Amino acid sequence: MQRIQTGDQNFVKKMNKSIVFNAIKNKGPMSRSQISKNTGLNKATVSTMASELIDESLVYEIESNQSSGGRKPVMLYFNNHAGYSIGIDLGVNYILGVLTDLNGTIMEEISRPLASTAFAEVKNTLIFIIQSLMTKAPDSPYGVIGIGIGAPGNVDLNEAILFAPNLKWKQVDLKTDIQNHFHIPVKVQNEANCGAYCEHLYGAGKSSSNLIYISIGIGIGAGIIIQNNLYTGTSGISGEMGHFTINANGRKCRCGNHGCWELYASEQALLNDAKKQKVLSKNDAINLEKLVTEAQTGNKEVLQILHTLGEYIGIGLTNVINTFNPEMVIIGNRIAQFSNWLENPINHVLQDRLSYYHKENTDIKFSVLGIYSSALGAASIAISNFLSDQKLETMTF
Amino acid sequence: MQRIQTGDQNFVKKMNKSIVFNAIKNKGPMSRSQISKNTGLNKATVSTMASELIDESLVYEIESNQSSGGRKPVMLYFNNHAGYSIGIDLGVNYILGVLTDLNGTIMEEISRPLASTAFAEVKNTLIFIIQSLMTKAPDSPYGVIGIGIGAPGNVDLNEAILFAPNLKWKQVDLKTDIQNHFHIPVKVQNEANCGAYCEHLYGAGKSSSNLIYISIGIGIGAGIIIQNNLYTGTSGISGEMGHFTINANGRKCRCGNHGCWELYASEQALLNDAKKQKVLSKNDAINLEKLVTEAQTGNKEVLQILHTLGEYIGIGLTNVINTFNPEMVIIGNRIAQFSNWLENPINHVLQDRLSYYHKENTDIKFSVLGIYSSALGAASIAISNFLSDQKLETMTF
DNA sequence: TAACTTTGTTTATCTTTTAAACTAAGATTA
DNA sequence: TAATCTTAGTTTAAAAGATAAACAAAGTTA
Repeated sequence: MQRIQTGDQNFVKKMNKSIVFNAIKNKGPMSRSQISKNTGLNKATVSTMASELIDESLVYEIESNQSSGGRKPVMLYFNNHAGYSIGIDLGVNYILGVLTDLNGTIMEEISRPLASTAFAEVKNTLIFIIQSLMTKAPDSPYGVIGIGIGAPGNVDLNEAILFAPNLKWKQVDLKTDIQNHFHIPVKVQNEANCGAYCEHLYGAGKSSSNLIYISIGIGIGAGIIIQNNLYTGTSGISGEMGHFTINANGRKCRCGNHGCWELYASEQALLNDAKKQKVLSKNDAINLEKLVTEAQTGNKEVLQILHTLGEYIGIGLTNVINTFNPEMVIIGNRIAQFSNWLENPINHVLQDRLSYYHKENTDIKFSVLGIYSSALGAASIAISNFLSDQKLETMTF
Repeated sequence: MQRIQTGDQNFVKKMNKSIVFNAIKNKGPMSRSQISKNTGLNKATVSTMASELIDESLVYEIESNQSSGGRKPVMLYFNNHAGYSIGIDLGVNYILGVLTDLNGTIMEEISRPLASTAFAEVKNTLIFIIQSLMTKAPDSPYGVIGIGIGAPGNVDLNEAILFAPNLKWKQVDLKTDIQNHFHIPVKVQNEANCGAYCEHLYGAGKSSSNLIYISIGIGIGAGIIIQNNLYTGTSGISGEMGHFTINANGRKCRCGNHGCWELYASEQALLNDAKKQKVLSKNDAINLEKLVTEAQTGNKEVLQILHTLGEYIGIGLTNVINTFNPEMVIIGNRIAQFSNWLENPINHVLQDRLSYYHKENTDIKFSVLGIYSSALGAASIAISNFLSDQKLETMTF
């Protein structure tokens, strides 16, 4: 049976300590006096919390040399080197791992191609990457505080991978495996959720409390941030926006549905179109990099299929916006490298199809974190989990 | 500047008081001792809170006559007659008003047809209905604690009606008008949001913390309950699922978009189809009531168009489910009276088009509150607002 | 140098929770 | 019927923590 949180002195203290900590972390450096004025907490309370946080190595102090007409304040800094986090982007043909400090600054990165998606091979590569990153982590009070993994598939509430079509995995409990190997907390999340979390914390969506991150790769997935929290659905599998029906009588998708958005607006759709339209000379293999260079040199056929792709992306975005009325929609993953050519057709479609109020109030952005979205998001989920364990943050997913 | 909530003794007390109150309200009647065991609060704390709540007339006690081997417990009851709430369903050609107790039990109802949707006429009828209900409210400690209004249109964060197409209203601040007239708190919400809130509190979705209520009337709107809270979007206009594109190249909707769901799956779509197919003899006016009786007598053409309607509803529901992974989807408003004939085609489409995990985990239900959803939901929003003012509940919309 | 400012700590007070003791009241049993 | 056991609810004393006010520290300004 789950006990609810009741109000007692201990709870009050945890609450105020987390207020002080978050003030320092998010708006710091700040003096005790400033924190008191800013949060409404008494100076004495702030002092108590600050010295505890200093004892715990989560905060350190440096005397300021700027006086404003009285005693100089002592500035409190978040100790972003109190520990380190590891984030993994589990791609389909690669694994990217990053080591970050507690502010999400990338310290090291390792990438390895994946020859096969067989679980054993993936797991070995994964362990190798994590191991390498761990040895590169500098000495610190808390060491490596956790591992976050962004997976290309459905992740359930226990963080088992339910179904990852492109890896051909079903019911894989990667979390437990990795946790048993390294004996530190492991968080597994869907790749789009990682991206959303990342953009919300460090990227284009920093200022936004309701945002939708649309990850367009082989397929389309979405991460949903509602009131500053990641929403993952009742069983953890929300955000399957790639399987929006945008053509009720369209062709069948492997998911069972017909006319899914991702059949028209994904990387896969782009590659199929390119193949069908024979936009490249015969002996060129078609891949994204090639299409980028062709677009840059002004290949008309390529520009045409990008235009169509943008229109279809726009059609799906109207659905997203009408549904969520988000502050912001961020388009990420590999398709983001075509932003120059997609922006116009997307905006045209939105101008055409959205109601006045939505047009006025919704920002459409492309990811600014590029290929790091997923790995960095995974690392930051591990950080949130750590801070949540320290009762300094609340993580609700 | 908005002060954040810090932890102090007063906050702790409010918190524990609300825990005791909600235990009594939602799981009551309960004795002090049971509450203590259930919540983890000390018996002494429960006693303190209980006597305050009794002083405030929100709770009363009745001695039990059942002993379980010792002193008989005194049962604490929520005083659902401590005050009354008024809920309004602002239809397009009618206004329905209800007077409820604090448990959402309907005590009185008044309905009036609307000859025109001109603001002055609507306002007068509204005031008449509210006035009549107020005089019918029994004497009570808090009197009529507020008025909730469910409106058929977009409501912004200040609860002004931005746009109500079927009323032909734009930028109407009904809230302030009514509040100035009656001098008690007025809450205005979109009709689908009211329905969602109502189903969540009293109806089919009582047990569910993530649910989507789909209101199918002339158009289609949706109310979104996420983690037991109503989510209304950044500007208050989320849930416009009626304008989902389900046919990218479909015909134009008045919203600007093409192939919107509500063009295929609403009451309007049903009526249009019926007209086009000439399912009724020439001199019969086509309306919903007539179609219900025809369906009951087994009119094949009517059954056919209902089948098609159901399939289109199902297509939109796959979008909703893929997006939100809700525990439950509730279909409400006037279309719910066709549930007998819609259930099968909807389920067929979902079986066909949803992935295994969604099929297993999503409940599809029809509203059990029928024509009262919106008015009752509005009343309950007013109640939540009252309890929130008393610091006994938190309302986050 | 004196007066004023700003920062941060110490102290005494206040509120509230809680465990433990106690009162109340009924059931069971010898 | 009296003694014992159970359960419910209140009282009391102790402990925790926030806060205002007093105080100490360390600077600026005139």
